[in-house]
Amino acid sequence: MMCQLFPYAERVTRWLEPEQQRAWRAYVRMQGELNAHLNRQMSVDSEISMADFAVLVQLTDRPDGRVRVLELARYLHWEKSRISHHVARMEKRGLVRRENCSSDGRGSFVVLTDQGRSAIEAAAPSHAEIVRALVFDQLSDTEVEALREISEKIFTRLTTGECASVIARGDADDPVEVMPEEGGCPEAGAGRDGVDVQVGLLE
Amino acid sequence: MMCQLFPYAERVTRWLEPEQQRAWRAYVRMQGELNAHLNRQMSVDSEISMADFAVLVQLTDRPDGRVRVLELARYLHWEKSRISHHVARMEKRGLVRRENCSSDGRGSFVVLTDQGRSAIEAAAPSHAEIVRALVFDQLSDTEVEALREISEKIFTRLTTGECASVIARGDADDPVEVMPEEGGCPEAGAGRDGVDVQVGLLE
DNA sequence: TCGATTTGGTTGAAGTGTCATCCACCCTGC
DNA sequence: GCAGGGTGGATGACACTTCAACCAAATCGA
Repeated sequence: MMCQLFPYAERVTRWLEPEQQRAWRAYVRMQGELNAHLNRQMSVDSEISMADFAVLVQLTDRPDGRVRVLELARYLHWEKSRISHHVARMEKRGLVRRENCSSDGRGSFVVLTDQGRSAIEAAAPSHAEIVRALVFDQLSDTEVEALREISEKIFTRLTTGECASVIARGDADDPVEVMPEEGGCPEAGAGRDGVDVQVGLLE
Repeated sequence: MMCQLFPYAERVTRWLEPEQQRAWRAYVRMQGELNAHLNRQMSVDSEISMADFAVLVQLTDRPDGRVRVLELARYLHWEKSRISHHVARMEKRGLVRRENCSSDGRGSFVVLTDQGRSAIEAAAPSHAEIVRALVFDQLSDTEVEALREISEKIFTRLTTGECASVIARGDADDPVEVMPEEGGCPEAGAGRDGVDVQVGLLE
């Protein structure tokens, strides 16, 4: 049942074991549904999307509420064109604004606006509630730990070696520092004025 | 830190515990990167996308290579308009074709074409290899089991009770049968002529 | 039998992500 | 000082997703 011949000549494909197959199906389904759910919830009871949220989180996490565009891309593991388009849309809605970088004529900053700040402040609490209700209320402590370890293992595999994608590398050459370990962002989780948006809650 | 009153006035948000926060960040990151990676891989070394793949898997899984449109939507947990648009694009590329349903004048079938069959046959092996390499080669047996259980718990939460979304319910009223348990599709995994595309490999 | 409702499915518009391309600026070597 | 390459970022085209509206066939109720 496990080995079979394949298209042409005698290529043998390594299919998944039944156990793996079941786990994979379960994971894929859950992940798709969870994403859809979080997106819907966010756009229903706030004025921003998950993507907006992710960007805003990064911004509120900086003391000065401003980031260089590509730095943002690297943190979020987004393509630079994605950031560019997305920031443009957010700018149109007044959530952020762009500013030129004086030290580097090519560069530009994405800057949090007041409106952006209130948008994320409004969105964060219910998002956190939902994540907790949908995910963590279902899991034991051991499972939470397992989830983290499994995720980290896979993520590591994805971002090291020949496998690391262009995006992961963010156009740069050095393997991006991927998990700003404890203290990576001082006061992690606590933004400016007591706003706690739980950095990285999403994407 | 844990107890709190509700809305406005002195609303205190139940943020995540540090451990949960870490797990969540890790999961979100992994999942985003993994999706991106699988999509890229699929579109690079085959002529179809992950979405196409998901549709084709369902089709190859039926003895006659045909499904009613909404049934497809329910299996994939997609919105009906998504299916409709997507099938239209796939039809344009010759991967499937539509046929009218004689027993129900409103209905229509999506039917696998030869070209569709060869497309998925060509795509499946390397997809399976990638999934195995990126995910399962990183995990112990216990972790695989944990992944499945965690996923199932969350998925169950997502698709039961008040939480079940319109999509999950697929416009119908009865809670869709969600995991065609063993034997749900006889000869599960083995398509027509010995084509084994590992049903449900994605989405 | 006929109107109201539900169901299966399509359509169009608007938001989003990806790819390829492009431009302006920086940096290096000569 | 300047030619060439690398980097930061924007842009346009295209594929994909969602939402809302729509339509026609089926079903239900009186």
